[in-house]
Amino acid sequence: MKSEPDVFSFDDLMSRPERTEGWDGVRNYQARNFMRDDMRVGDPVLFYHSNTKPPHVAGLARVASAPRPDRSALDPRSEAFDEKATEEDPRWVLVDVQGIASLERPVALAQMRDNPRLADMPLVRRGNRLSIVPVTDEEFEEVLRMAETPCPPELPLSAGR
DNA sequence: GCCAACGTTGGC
DNA sequence: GCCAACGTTGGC
Repeated sequence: MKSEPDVFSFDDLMSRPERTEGWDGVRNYQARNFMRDDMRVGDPVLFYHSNTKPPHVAGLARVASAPRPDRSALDPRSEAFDEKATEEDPRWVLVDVQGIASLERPVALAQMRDNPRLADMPLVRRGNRLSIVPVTDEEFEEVLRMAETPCPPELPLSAGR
């Protein structure tokens, strides 16, 4: 899951109550559908910092709720306001994300591009703009290795997914 | 700052 | 339903 650290960083997540925040503001249907259809509580998450130098994976997190309506779509003062959203059909969803641990060594996008094991990751594909993209267990573990970070017990990789 | 890639909008 | 114009993302 991508976030611009100037807007909301991994450290920001870690300083939230229970290290948890609703992932609001997603306004792309494909990204929304990943949250709505493919995520389960407990799924491991790579927290990626975009639009920064260098872009990198900063930390580990987990999905902490089922998908639920993103009410920022209903708030005219929100940047993520959507005039087509209604109480009956808010159109957009979010999941809660809980921070687990920062990486021993953040993994830069360029490093991931250089790693043939990660060649199939949507994240490293050219022109990819989706703010939420899937990661396989194998890719997740490879990023952990590159980050010299052991897999935290909170992230049961072989269980779900 | 540039620009490639891609999504969305709206005229037809 | 097509597609040109436009806006946004985000790496470089």
